[in-house]
Amino acid sequence: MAVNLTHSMQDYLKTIFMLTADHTRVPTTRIAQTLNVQPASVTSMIKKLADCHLVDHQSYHGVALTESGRTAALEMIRHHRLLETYLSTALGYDWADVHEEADRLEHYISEEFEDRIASMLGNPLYDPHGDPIPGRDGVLPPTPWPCLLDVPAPATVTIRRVDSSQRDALVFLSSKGITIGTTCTVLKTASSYIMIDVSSTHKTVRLPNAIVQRLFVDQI
Amino acid sequence: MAVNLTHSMQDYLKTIFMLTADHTRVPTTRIAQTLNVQPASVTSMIKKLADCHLVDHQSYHGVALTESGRTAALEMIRHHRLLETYLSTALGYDWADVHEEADRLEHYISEEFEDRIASMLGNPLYDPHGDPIPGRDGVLPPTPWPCLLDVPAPATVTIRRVDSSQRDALVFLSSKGITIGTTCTVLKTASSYIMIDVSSTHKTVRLPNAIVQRLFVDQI
DNA sequence: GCACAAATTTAGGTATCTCTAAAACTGTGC
DNA sequence: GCACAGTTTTAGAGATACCTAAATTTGTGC
Ligand SMILES: [Mn+2]
Ligand SMILES: [Mn+2]
Ligand SMILES: [Mn+2]
Ligand SMILES: [Mn+2]
Repeated sequence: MAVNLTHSMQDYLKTIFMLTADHTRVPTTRIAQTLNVQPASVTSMIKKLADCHLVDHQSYHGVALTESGRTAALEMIRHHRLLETYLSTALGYDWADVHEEADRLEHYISEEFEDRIASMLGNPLYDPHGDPIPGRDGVLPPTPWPCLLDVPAPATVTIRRVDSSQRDALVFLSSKGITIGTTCTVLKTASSYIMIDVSSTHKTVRLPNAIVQRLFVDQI
Repeated sequence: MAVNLTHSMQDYLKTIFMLTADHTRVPTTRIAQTLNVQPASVTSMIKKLADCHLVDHQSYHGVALTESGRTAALEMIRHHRLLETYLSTALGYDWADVHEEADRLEHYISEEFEDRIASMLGNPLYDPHGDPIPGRDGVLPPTPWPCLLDVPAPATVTIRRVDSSQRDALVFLSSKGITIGTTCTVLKTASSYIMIDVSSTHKTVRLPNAIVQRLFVDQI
């Protein structure tokens, strides 16, 4: 029903999509925490989204996206991840800085802009953090990589994806020469950290579990 | 006083800057026409801008920018024209399509984005329509070119600037192979049109006065 | 000077998105 | 079953940026 989504509606839809990756309903409070607003504000926005048939709201029992809500969320995620890729590849942004810029611009670029940066980038499937970029058709490329935490030493792996939600982790990793595509050898697995050898720098790096649990890898 | 300018405040400041190029005060109604809002809306926004010391408002006698209002307006114009240049040069937009996209994005790019596209473009002084791009210091490059309407035939000229306010004119000109930097020879000056030879295409084009008055040229 | 039309401002209202405080609901623990 | 803590919704209000309609002011034409 609703054709024009406001900046806020788009942010709510994107957040609900992220929080329902496990296919369950998401409670009001989770959305409030994620968006840094009060639960009462979430309730009123949810009501608005439900009126537009973008979410299914069962009072006191959380919310889930409808098909059209999911489509709108994926459209925004496509904008976000294409922008992150473009900022990184074409404008030389650090992978720790792309999120903030993309999170604003995603709401304001046109479909023409989207198409142009996508084709300029060769229609990429993954963003600078290895997150999958939905196609124009809303299909998400696969992300089959296991967490590095679950890979026993010794092993040689290629970094495919990093949980980008903690800026500190991104800064730490790039300072050690570790990014998407980097190949490493796991030398030792301890209970609170692992030791790896970064093949491009030939340096040995100690990765605390807080970092290891954020890395997803291809085993080779 | 005001540190954070809203999208709307920025649009009003930009508009007031444009409408006071002649260094006079601008009346409420002109601003209302330009921004497609009601005069009453202009009055209340002007009040807000005056509270922030961005404009000088004398009740019933129009408005002018203060020094800090002018600085804010130029900052927005720099964003706009850098974006137009970037969209045109880096993303292949037609010069008729850059305005709409830039007019939205100008409010949402960061200073880092501004700096990166500026240096990527080699710190350009003019946008795709020949409009001057203010420097980070707020200085506008010169635009000394006379209107083609005032150049008597015969003459050979280079197009330096186009009044980009009418999209139709931009579409017409590019369809004839005429853009910034194009060299033409004025063959004949009539009262309602001129005939020119476009050197790059070796074609003769009839330009109605409605177009001629929008072109500014270097005489060679 | 003064009437009068045009421009401008004031007054009051709508829509969006947020907040705080109070009320209502839910489900667990006994 | 029922109290009670935690969650969620409702109620009411503030900020922003518009609107329409009703004053108010201005300056020109006589
Ligand atoms: Mn966002
Ligand atoms: Mn990302
Ligand atoms: Mn604008
Ligand atoms: Mn321009």
